[in-house]
Amino acid sequence: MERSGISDTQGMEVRIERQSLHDAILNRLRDMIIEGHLPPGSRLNEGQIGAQLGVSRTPLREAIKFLASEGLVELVPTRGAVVKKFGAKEVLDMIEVLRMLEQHAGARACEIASDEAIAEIRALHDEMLACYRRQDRLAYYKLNQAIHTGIVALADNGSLSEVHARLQTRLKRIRFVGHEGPEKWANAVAEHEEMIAALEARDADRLAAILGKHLTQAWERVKDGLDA
Amino acid sequence: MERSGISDTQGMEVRIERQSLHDAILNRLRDMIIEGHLPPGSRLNEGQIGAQLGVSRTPLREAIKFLASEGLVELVPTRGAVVKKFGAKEVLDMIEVLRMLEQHAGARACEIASDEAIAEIRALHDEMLACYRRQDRLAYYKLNQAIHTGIVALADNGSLSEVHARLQTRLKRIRFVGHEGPEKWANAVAEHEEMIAALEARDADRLAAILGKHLTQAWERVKDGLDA
DNA sequence: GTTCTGAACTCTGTATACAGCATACTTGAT
DNA sequence: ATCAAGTATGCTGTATACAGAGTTCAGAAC
Repeated sequence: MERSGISDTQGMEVRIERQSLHDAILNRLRDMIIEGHLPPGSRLNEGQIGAQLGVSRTPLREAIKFLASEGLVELVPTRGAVVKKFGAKEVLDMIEVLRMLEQHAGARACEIASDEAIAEIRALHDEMLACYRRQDRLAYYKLNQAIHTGIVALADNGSLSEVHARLQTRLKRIRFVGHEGPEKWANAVAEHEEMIAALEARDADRLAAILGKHLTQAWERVKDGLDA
Repeated sequence: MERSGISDTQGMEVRIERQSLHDAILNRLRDMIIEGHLPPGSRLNEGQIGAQLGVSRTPLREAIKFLASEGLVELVPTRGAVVKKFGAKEVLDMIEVLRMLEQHAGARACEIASDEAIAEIRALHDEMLACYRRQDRLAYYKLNQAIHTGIVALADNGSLSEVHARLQTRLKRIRFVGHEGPEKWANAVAEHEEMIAALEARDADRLAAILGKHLTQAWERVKDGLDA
């Protein structure tokens, strides 16, 4: 893009700390995509991004390949990577799979989760409610994700959690845009309340129903603003 | 600069054709892992493999990162990549997810698949039967995979197909080892027969049942020979 | 004015070079 | 003989160099 990448304050210097550089770059890139800095369909300019992150093209390209396998970017033969663009059908498909996974996980969670583990989810939920009251959308959003991830984790199935996380990551960018109005937001909060209640009651059917409904609503919130 | 013609001690002549080198390396690596050339837990020596494939370390490393995101190898901080080792629980978890996906896909397929598409699956099945008769395990194995992939594809959900393929790939190596005896093999063939019948009858419940049973059997066939 | 062509520039794809860490090996002392 | 310490070696992680494909823009021809 023609945006002057390093324009901001002089200290735009990004210090990559001594965790794996690979992971650091990966997180940076994911953020850039999710937050819309790299809009869907745009090419990833290795030289520019590398300079911006203060690393050479080599580890950057490796991270990009990783993202490609994750499905966040697409590899185009002599043109490098472009940020993957999801059409309506694709998003709907992903949500359908997500529904399947969450419902299954929820049912399993009702069977095997410990009371303590459920209490932790409840704690996250309460925290999220606090964010809702003070209208802190970002924190709310993150806790929301954490709760869904947490419920899936209750099923104690690594593969299930992994697949769920992968799909959730792809949808993050979509959802990030979805700033629902006050009434819809309130609705989502109410759904969450019922979700936790069903979980605490270990009522698998009710939990599955509300999880399914919740995802349908999520779809309703984002489906406009997608092409095709 | 070296020519990419490689004569190797094992006679594994490798000639990379003019598709994307990236994809070519990827396929080679997957094969090496699935076929057990690179046993679980072993490190991937970039220098050696690169020489064997006739490519430098750069594109090879990129392919490895891709595989890491696919979950076939694991990245260990200063030790490179090691072939991922799946324990019994992990395999069981994957099979559980696979069951969920296939059953869902099967049900959906019964609703929306065209007669022609189902006929194509039937054709694959017949072909597989021929392989069974002449005891061609490898061809049987490949058609087997293709049939399951095909049934999932009938659901017309890209995300579902993708996730399924990913899990299937991971299990390939496990299943590759599983050389079941004649009676079990006959059993598996019978299950497939019933599977196709249920699909043609568009009997979602029966199809789900048999798909579930089939995967349970698959687990029975491979569960010994796994640690932990 | 339009279009074709070619040259310069940009960016990707691949190879090579280099530094740092980890492990194995050797050598010397107890 | 055992153990410790230093050294050598191998491999990974990162940067840089180079070649080729693609794109853009300008200039010439019509």
